[in-house]
Amino acid sequence: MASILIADDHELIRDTLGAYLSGLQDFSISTVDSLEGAIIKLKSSTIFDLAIVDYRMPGMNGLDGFALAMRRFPATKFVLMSGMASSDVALKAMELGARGYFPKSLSAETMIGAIRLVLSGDRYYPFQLIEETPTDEAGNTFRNLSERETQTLRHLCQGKSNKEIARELNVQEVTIKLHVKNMLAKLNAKNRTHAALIAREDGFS
Amino acid sequence: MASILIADDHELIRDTLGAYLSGLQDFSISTVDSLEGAIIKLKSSTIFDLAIVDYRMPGMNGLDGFALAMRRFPATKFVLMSGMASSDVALKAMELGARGYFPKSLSAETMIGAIRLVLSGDRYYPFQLIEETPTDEAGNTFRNLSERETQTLRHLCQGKSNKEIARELNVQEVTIKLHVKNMLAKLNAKNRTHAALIAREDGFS
DNA sequence: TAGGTACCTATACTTTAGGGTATATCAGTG
DNA sequence: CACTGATATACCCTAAAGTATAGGTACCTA
Repeated sequence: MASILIADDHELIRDTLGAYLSGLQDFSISTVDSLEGAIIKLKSSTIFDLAIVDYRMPGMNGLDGFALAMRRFPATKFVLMSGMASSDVALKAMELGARGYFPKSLSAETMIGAIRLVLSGDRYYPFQLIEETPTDEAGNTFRNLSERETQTLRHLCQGKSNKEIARELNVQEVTIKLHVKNMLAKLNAKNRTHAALIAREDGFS
Repeated sequence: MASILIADDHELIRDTLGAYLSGLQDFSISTVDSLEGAIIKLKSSTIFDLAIVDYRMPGMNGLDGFALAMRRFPATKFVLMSGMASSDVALKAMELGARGYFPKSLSAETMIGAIRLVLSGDRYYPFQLIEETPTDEAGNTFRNLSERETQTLRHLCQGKSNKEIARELNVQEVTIKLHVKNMLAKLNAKNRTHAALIAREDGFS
């Protein structure tokens, strides 16, 4: 019999998720509506195996409250739950020691599997977030680049010389030099190495 | 009732895993000892929900056989199982469309969770492989570097020129050129940009 | 139709990068 | 002591990178 604490300020979610979990599996469920409430519950006599904590909730203050609670109750496995699947917050939470990240887009069945996984000692991280295309933010930095400049940068990121790039794009080397120069200006890079580093950093191709 | 096919050339694993799964959950289990055997089974009347396929097995030929089987039987969810948890093969398999990767180091309980996850439509990828520290291999590549070469590389990874690096290390530019040249050879890099990319790739600070 | 933008090429030039060879000091080691 | 490896410098040279300026095509839009 695993005891689970659900902390979410939306009553609907608290109730439905709680009812679903306690009905289907051998789970003992408690629910609270804030981080403070969670801490009070966790301090009580019951030792919770798992705490499912919503990201946007009174007292959380970003991930600070979450990290605090984790440090304070190391015997309980903490999972962060969130409405939007943002890999940024998710990864940070995992680095802080969360045992899992549940986007609310998970199906109920999948969540059961994920909960079992976490209770067994493993960690759960949605695979979609691993291969997430960073086109969103990358686009902001790189969308100023023209088509040719983008291609040039792509080759640059393989450590190729201007001559090699020129051959592959079927233009003269001088043309590539021009593209490189303009690209450096747009990326605020000091030189080609710097540009390649910036590109990699921001998840360019 | 989910039907699962286990393909592994080790009889022990086949039998114990099969018995464990069929005993604990509402699973119908079939086992085979090769990829050929798996394909014959999959062609039969039964539609398998899940196929757990060992990486090292007759007919696999790396991931080729696995990819082939997946393309041929799109209705079945394929999971790759392997003795060693190599993130390289694992990621490639996932990119090819595998629904999960099971290192044999998984606990039985965890595997149940993972199987449920996959059957529910999600994908399973061990979290350890995500944050795998590349320090092991990185050390192998970079420990050949001398102290000065290491420092040079560190500055290189900030896109600095030889002249700048020389100033910061209080030596002549020619000396830095020497370090860069030797370093390129040790890292098998074509040029400084390539070296910086390699260093970043392998987690060199 | 004029102006803007991306693209390609050319010439000319300066700076940076990279390779080769040689020399010298210093520390640790068989 | 002689050998080795790391460090440092020098000189020489070629190749690659980067800057500047200019001229041309094409396409799109106000």
